Amino acid sequence: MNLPPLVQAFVLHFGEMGGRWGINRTVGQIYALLFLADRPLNAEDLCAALGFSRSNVSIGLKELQGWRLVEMRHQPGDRREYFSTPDDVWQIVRTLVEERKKREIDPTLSVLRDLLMETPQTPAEQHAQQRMAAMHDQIELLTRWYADIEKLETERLVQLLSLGSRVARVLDLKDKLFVIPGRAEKDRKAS
Amino acid sequence: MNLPPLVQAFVLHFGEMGGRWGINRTVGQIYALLFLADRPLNAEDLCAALGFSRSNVSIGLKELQGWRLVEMRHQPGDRREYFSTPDDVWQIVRTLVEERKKREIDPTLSVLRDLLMETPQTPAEQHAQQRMAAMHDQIELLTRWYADIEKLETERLVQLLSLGSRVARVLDLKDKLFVIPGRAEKDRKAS
DNA sequence: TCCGAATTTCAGATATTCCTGAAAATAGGA
DNA sequence: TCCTATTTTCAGGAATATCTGAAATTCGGA
Repeated sequence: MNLPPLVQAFVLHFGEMGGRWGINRTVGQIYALLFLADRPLNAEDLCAALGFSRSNVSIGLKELQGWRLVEMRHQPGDRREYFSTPDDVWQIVRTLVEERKKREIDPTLSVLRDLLMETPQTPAEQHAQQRMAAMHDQIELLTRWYADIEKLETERLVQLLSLGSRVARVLDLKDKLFVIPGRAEKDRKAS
Repeated sequence: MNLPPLVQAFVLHFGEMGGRWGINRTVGQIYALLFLADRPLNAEDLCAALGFSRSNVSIGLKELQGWRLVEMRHQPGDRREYFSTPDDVWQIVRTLVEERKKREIDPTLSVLRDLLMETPQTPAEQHAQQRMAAMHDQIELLTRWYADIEKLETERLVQLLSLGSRVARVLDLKDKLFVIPGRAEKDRKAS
């Protein structure tokens, strides 16, 4: 590996973290290098830069394409495939969340739905099903929330994130503006 | 494995998903069983129910304790250790997010901070550092947002999640109530 | 159509993770 | 203190994942 020190440090770190992130060292390093590169790279570039075999790089790139984390292009007059990551880091996060949801959450949601259709035969099963219902409802709420938030333009999203928990004050504001009789007092007690 | 059908299906699913979630089959199944159980279980219970060796269960429980996903208790007049998961699914999610952040994000944030202190020596390094800055700033924004949101009481959090992107209207509302001259018109155009 | 550069596939070598049974360590009660 | 039920550690076997080099395949251009 013969890379500028800054790049090398980042690439090595991503390689090490790969394991924790559910990708392997190769895939982590390839992604890191593409993320930092100021131009699209081809497979040969990656082999040379990272010291992996050609086949390893090929498989790694396939996996990254499976995650939709890299884009493939062709350069005019060059048959080789060139790869790059999106410039927009928010686009990257959106993709990452979608893919992780698809792989790590959706299958469980599907199983939960199936099992909640069953009729429990014993008190133990009944309790188990209640726990599943709690998990199911929570995942639904969280994924609905994300599906909704995800539609916002990036600029607006950043605004909202910057507000943090201060958005919660809106709830107070709303309560004060549109007072529901009999509810206001309860809320006041609670806070 | 001799469990009620509903419980068994859930446990097996968690075992299979374990790999994707960064835990292994054993750990996934142990967690699933504890989550569904209507009483704390001891290691022997888990061995019998899941068919794993005693040592495997011991290691699995240690790992789950490392994730702070299971609680250990003692029952009066019984020397054995009993394990359970919190009843509150929101507490579980909070723990999960904290731990994943600690393992999967914080180390990268730390590396990014270090590398952003360096002075780039070439145009390529300068570009790489800009990419790192973008990633750093985004992670900071997201983690700050979560650290802030995390403080909300669960009830309030659920309220906020239920609102979804409708909270964004607050930004409009705020703009309308507290008009910043020269800004209002720009916003109106944008929407 | 054919050529050859580029990519993919695949068998097998290497490394890592997972799991068990046996032995060692720990800790509550006599 | 000692006894023993319980937990933990650990060496090594089994299973899985990673990586390579060589062979097969693909595909754009002559």
